[in-house]
Amino acid sequence: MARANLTRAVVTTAAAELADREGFEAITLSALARHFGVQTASLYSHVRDRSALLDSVHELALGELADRIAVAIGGRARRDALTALADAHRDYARQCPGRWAALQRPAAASTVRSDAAGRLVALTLAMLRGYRLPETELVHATRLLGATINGFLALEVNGSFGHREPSSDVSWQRALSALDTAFRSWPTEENH
Amino acid sequence: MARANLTRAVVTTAAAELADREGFEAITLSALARHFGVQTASLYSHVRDRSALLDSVHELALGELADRIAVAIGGRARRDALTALADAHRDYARQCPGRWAALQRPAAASTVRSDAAGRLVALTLAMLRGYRLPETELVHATRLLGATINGFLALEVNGSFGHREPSSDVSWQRALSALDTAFRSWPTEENH
DNA sequence: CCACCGAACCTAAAGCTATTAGGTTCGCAG
DNA sequence: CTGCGAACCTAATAGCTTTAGGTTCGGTGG
Repeated sequence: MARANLTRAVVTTAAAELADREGFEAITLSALARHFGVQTASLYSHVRDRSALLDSVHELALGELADRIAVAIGGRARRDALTALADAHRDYARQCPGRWAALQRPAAASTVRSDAAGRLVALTLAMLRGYRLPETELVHATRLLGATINGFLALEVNGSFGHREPSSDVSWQRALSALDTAFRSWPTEENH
Repeated sequence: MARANLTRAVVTTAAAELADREGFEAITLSALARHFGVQTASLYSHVRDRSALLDSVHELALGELADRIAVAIGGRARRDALTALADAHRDYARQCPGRWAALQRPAAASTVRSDAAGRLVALTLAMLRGYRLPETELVHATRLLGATINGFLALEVNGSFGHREPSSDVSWQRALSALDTAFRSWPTEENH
């Protein structure tokens, strides 16, 4: 049997594909070993343990998402940029549900310091700066944005909207409108 | 050894306590069996399988949350009621993190039809009706509300806010303000 | 009073999974 | 062409879920 010549990156990618195909919980060293035609224990040469592998998928997804967002918000501002950023998140969650699920677990310390995380934060801040919020409010706006987008997608992905009428697309539009309004009329520190 | 005289309810409660203490993933038939001084296989008399047990915890949590919300929003309206409902969610997530985590997984079909789920929906709608939205918009408002609350708490619980300054309490206030504004000035179907 | 019946519990076993320890082989640099 | 490191292997431990089938307890009807 020819050697598979695995690397950490190859294993991570395969794990991501497996997750997209069969769900995040399906990421298993056994399944990956089967996929590569290799013994399970061999994977430990490339990956510290299962948890570290999941962290790798997390970071991979973070980078891919940042790439998509960078493309999406280019040349846009305000509501257009907000919509582009949010839709990039939503498209990613739909097209790569397993990778997206990896983003829901707490980020590893190394991931927080990663290039991918930095880019995502920078892009989000760039979008928000179009709304000219007070500098001290940017962090609150970022948190609201992340909460709304991730919260909506989490409910949508796990079927809480139940494929029921009206379509969740309309709800999504309403959510984006609400965010746009919130950012446009953000309260100053005096008036609460 | 005296019999434990288990029931489905007793096992579910123990599972919930275990989850609050050691995390949702720690809900294990083995651990529960140890806790009751019983063989693992014996639990299968009371619970179809692990997945059904997690569904039971989900429904338990749903009922407890509905109880808290009912008390919290009594006699309040508009922003007061919104704040009470949201804070009830947040307090629950903090005091019972394991039970709250159980709510993040997709609801079982039987749970969707449960009394607890019905009460929670009714309470949420009652709160929203204070804002006098068009009837057809209630579902969108409900989705936005759920997305924002759950999304915020998910980020808060898994440490995405990093215990960093400024405190997430302020961000929470901003989020509630944004929701209140959104509900007060909800777009009609004409103006988008 | 007692036989019995169902619920509560048990033992045994199979089949996953992660993880560690230590040994083998391949390919390339010196 | 030697040797070294990376890639891979075998073997073993340990924990989890689930199924199959057997045992015992406590209350209920005869």
